[in-house]
Amino acid sequence: MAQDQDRPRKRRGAGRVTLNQVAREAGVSAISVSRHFNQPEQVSAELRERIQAVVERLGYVPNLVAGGLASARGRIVGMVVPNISGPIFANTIQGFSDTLAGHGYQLLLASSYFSTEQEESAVRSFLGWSPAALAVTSHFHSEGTEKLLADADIPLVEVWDYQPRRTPIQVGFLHYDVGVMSARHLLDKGYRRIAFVQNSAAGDFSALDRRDGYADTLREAGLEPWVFVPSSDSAPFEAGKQAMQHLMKRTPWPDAIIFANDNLAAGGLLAAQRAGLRMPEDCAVMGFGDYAFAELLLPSLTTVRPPSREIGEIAAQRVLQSLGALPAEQPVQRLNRLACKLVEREST
Amino acid sequence: MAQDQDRPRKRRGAGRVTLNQVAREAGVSAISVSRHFNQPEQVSAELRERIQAVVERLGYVPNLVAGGLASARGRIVGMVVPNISGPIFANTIQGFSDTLAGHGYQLLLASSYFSTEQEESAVRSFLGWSPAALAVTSHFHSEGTEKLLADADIPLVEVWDYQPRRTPIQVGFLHYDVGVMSARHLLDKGYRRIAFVQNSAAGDFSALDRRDGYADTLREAGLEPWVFVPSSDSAPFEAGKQAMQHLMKRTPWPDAIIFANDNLAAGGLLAAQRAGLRMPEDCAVMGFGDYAFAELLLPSLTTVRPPSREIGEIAAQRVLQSLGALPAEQPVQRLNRLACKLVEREST
DNA sequence: TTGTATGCGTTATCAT
DNA sequence: ATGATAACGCATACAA
Repeated sequence: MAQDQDRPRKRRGAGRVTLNQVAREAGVSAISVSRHFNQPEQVSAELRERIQAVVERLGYVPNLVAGGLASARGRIVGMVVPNISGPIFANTIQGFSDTLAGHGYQLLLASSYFSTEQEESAVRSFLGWSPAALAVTSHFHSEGTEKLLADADIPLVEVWDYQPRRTPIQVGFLHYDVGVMSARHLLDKGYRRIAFVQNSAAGDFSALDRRDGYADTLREAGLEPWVFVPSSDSAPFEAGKQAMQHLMKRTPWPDAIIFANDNLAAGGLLAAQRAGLRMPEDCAVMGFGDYAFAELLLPSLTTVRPPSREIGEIAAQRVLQSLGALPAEQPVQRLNRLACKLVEREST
Repeated sequence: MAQDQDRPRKRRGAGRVTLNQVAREAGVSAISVSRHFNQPEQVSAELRERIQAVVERLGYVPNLVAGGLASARGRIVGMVVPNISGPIFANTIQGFSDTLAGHGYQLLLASSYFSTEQEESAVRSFLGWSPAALAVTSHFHSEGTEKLLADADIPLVEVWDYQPRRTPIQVGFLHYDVGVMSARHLLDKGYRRIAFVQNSAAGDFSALDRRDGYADTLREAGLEPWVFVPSSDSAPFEAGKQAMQHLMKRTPWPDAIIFANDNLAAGGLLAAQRAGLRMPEDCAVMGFGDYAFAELLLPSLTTVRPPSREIGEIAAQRVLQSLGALPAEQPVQRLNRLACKLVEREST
């Protein structure tokens, strides 16, 4: 007890100001200082003022680690995405992070590079931090991940896809529908020999759903699907170029091509121009993603815009509702199917 | 003691498997299980095998929160950037995160939107997690932030800038030099009426350093700097367009323009083309950033490529070295000045 | 509205 | 190489 009156011995603690020191200085009990931060409405104005003064004078920063241990739930949320820097997920991360930060939650972030092992490893580490909730991308996980998540017993969100039959909260859209929408757009414009170019990145299963939507739509129209697969893991622009060169050598060549994403489409567009083709007269081109450059290309690129940022924001809202940090309408809405927008430009 | 033999009471703990349970099942002491994870070389092969079997059977996940509290340092590193989704910082975040993850550290991320208040708020929250280290962007901080960081007594990195006189580890480049490099490039090509277009985003102080480098270089060459400032906080493409329209009305108009970044440059390029100008014959254009679309524009855009990903990687390495998680050459290298690359394309 | 006693799950320290 | 014990700083449960 006598020792406790002194500055903490610097051997373990980093010598930081603690809640107890604040309490002593303010002449109140520790729990009152705790309440001052977590349930301020339960503390009288007078006490709060006294406490706040000491907090500022001492530069006290609450130790969230200790709080997390005591309460078994930290104000921290983990998110695993395939990558951070690509044009696809960045906005989702931003929306997720911003919405969380607005309510005092912090974001723990990791990327999987479309590898389920890396995802599992990230989820495992995250769980060690007792996160309040977890968000992962789509529904392709290893068994280990599924088990970890099932045992964790915290709110779980899957973003960028929409699988009503799965238990986690879903915030995304049906990639299959994007394929349908793209194919319909081209059919409506009168194109008939419509090809689809897959993604060169292995592991992008969502792109295969889009392909299936395209293929079914063509068959329904009495047309034969025509799928080109670039060599595995070639760089996006290159893969697009490769696809375009291959397809335009066929007789007859396609009169329209749907690329798995805008990067591939841009590569294809440039290759065609260098070969002296006029787009869209000689061949129409569509992408997916509405990356920043889509409107800057010549011709500007027709594409489908996913609700990237919105996905992140809504995912965060559902998390916050599950945690009671946000008013929830009855049970938290588990199925959140958002709309993609077809952005028609010059390339079709 | 008798209670402790049972499953933990579910009132507080989330009912997760604990280190003690593993220890009991394996017939060893708790500390041995702890060592199995943190200093495996200090545990005999026999014990490790026994422990590992139990860990897997029970699905034990170490509680990093408890560990963090006990050891006063969590394997977590905070990073604050102006934004996550922009083309600028995304690669730095990715490089930082990947390098850290490779050594068992997790990334806590927040964005400041160029606001020093938001940065301070993020730093404060991060510190509550006893991070092993912290990374912030450039050297423009509030006083509060400076104080928090100074008191924190953990490795601190400033990325995306290079200020030798500051105490934190610096990983970045001299924006002033980029301005010099850009201006020299244009002077060498024979351009003489060279204008500079500032960023429309307030708070981007680094862009002002680039402008200063440009201005000094022009003066040294006996030429007058010519700076255009777009209306504040207009969208990047719009700001570029606005600048181009304004500048090309002047007589004589500039024969070359340096834009504060590639977004502005793209907006300017498109506006000029719509006005029927031929680039670079009528006016050369340069940007900064080497965004993905730079090589896709027609004409493709000459620009300066910052070492974005490298900055993140080296920052992480310096952090890991400071923490002893990576072999360090003598004291950790505090000043890390990286090179930008001028990428010459068709627009100049 | 305020306070007291206790334990969260791990690691540092000291011992063997 | 392995173990016993005592923190780490806070929030829960209960009491006043």
